[in-house]
Amino acid sequence: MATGRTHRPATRSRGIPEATVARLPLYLRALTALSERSVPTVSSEELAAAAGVNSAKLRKDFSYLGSYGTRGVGYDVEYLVYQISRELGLTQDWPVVIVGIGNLGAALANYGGFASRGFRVAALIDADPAMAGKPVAGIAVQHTDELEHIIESNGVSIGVIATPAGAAQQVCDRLVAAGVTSILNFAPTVLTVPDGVDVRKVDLSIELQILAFHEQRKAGEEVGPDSGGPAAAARAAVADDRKGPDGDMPAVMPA
Amino acid sequence: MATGRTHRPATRSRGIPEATVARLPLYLRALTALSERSVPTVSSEELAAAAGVNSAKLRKDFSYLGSYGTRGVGYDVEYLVYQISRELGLTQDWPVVIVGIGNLGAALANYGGFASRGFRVAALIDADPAMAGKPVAGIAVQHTDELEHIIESNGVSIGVIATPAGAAQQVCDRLVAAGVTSILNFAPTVLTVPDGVDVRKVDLSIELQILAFHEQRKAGEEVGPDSGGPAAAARAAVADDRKGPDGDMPAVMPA
DNA sequence: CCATCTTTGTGCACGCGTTCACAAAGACAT
DNA sequence: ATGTCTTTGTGAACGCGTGCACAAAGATGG
Repeated sequence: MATGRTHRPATRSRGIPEATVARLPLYLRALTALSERSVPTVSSEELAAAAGVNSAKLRKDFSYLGSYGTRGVGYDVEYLVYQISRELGLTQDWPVVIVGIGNLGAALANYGGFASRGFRVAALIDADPAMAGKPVAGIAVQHTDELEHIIESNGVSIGVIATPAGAAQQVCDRLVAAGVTSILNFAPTVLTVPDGVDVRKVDLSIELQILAFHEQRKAGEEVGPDSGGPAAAARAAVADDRKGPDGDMPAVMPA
Repeated sequence: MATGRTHRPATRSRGIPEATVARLPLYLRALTALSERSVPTVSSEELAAAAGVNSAKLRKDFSYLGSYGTRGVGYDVEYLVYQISRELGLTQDWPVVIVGIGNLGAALANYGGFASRGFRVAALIDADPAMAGKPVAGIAVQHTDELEHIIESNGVSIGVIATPAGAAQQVCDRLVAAGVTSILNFAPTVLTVPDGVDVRKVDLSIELQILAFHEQRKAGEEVGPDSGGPAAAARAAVADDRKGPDGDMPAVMPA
């Protein structure tokens, strides 16, 4: 998982637990794969294995959506694909804007998995005037000045921020002011948003640090628990003495 | 957050809860920013605000690490930076390999936030022979054939998978066999790994779907609860009829 | 040295999420 | 039609994580 959700401190929207919502896309992916192999039905056991979860958990998750299974048989793959898609809101089209067309922004723009899930890249936006007009993934990059116009005329409600950390909050404010109510943030900053706006954060740096923690633990403390001492502390402190808190860039952009 | 953790079903390593570990990098980032502004001490209240969490939660998190604060004053910024860095294992150097140098792999390779956190890109690996030798982010891409050699000679224990979904499990197996024990997976697949290996998954597609769910809910069911009906189901099913389950690419690569 | 004031560290209660285990439901064979 | 067998759907127990609220600790001023 990238990183945790912001806001919405466990708002169980209409009885469907957050934890369940987070797993639905996982089930959907597994079901789509089965659908392509023309598998008509799956048991909770099989599907759970494919999705990498516990079968009891899966059944309980589905029970929040309704009773879509047949006892003694399992679940109808196609029907379940539809039900989950509908529940997630993927049967409608979601125009999305990507702000900050650096290395990461470009990678996102090129991602083919958007369309198949109901997402459509409505526009690419960058603050660099030199980028304006340049085609990325077949779409001409537009300047930040046009942000509000683009959002409003396309009815965009989901925005992706892939700018440097310094620009993220400002971009966020403009997105929200223009009508965006869901934001996927790749910049290493805590975004402040008004109530009613959802923010999800993806941060590679954090993921790696969590892995490092477990890795260190697995290494079995070969080096003493206080290895390095103050010297290491100084090194750690100095290492960051170059630019912003985190290189000032999203966890995936060039320095 | 990107997506959830795999394996390690809440293994509270040495008494530090997983949830706390996941927040430590957040605190570290906020503290680093304060350190650069030469702020000597912070209260739990201030730091919590900067990190976007509850102050009680922050204090409890820190209490797992020990008593590093001074009542009536707060926490010493430099000292806390060091303690958290040490706890996360960031005072040592972590060589990392990135496998799959597509759009995303290149973006990751260019990310400057690695070095400042103790991570070092030891090698870039790609299966395409045409890529071999090409410099990306100043590092020459190496062919997959050399994977085992690279891992072993550099003592790499953390691997990043940014390959298409179809290749991910195979790459994963090879990484693990060569000695990698922590994997950050960007490919849209459930990886199977032996016990003792940690996998974390980052998946943009899933993040967007979760946002879409909340967005739909916020939209207030303007369209009827059964909008679209079977037609939409058919559309959803057909839309995916192009390639792999998810375009067969990591949530951030070009199609 | 004492009083006051700030801020930490934590005991406790509550709620969400996970898991077990089983009864109910239905398919399928005879 | 009846019995058997498979698999779902869920009640209940448990454990983790969160947040409140407060006592203890220490700084600071007189």
